[in-house]
Amino acid sequence: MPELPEVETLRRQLDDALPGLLVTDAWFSPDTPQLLRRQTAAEFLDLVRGRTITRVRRSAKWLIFCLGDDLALVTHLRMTGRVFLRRPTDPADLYLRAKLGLSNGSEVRWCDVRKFGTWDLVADPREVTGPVGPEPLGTDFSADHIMAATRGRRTPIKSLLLDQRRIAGLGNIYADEALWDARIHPLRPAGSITRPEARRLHAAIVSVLVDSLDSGGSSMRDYLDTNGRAGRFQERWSVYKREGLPCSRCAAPIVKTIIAGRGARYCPRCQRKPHKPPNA
DNA sequence: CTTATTCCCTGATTGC
DNA sequence: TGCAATCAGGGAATAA
Repeated sequence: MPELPEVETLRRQLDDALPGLLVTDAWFSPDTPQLLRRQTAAEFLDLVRGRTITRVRRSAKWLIFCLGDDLALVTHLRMTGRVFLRRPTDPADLYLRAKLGLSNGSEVRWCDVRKFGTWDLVADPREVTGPVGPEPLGTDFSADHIMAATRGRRTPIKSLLLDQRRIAGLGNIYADEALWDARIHPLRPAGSITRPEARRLHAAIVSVLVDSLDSGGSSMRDYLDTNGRAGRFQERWSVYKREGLPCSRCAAPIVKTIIAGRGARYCPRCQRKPHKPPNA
């Protein structure tokens, strides 16, 4: 699933290639009417044709194509979305759902097996993203922020890490990996996280995201970069998709449980269970 | 405001 | 071996 490192890898590649180019064409597959949510295909084309891509930004897992200061294409890959930079003569890509033609003859291809991805053309990206928490690799993310964001909350820390309003960009893979690194059980009530634990969690989140970015992200089944290349961080997962395999710290078998409808993997020895008060 | 659940979608995996 | 049921999890919508 594309999470922060994967979307940021795409953003960097797109921001290297696209600024200064004009949008010359747009095409949408009729089998994915839910992709473009705020316009018809014809309205979209009228609004973007001839506009210049000024930069490509990211907020949480949203990938944002800026078309000047007053218009932005805000996209989300959800689970199986892919963005490729191709030439029209390149071989076809599977599950192509939309295309943008560009003034240098290249094209942006949007592919998505499961059709969960979205495009929204708006003046201000926040109309689409809503409130988004601090970027974990930005300057306003800290152990203090984790303490403030968790106080008084009884939801499991794993669920809080997935809440984009609290911290931006984490998904199931990196939330599990960061909690393992910090030796915190995913079911721990968020409000019970201590300051030393918040420091460990802060360091773990930054570390796992930086390491994944350095590896070009994680490719399990669907993620590829704009050139169609896979990332390599899946080779370094400590818990994700490793249930039954030995923990690299203590050799205990990694276990999987369900938290808030999502799989959660952890080491039952390194990440101790929430404290249960004695009855009565 | 909070937290939990269901839904969307389809290929891969699991179970019988 | 086949075929149906289950799984995967982004965020939106809904419920309480």
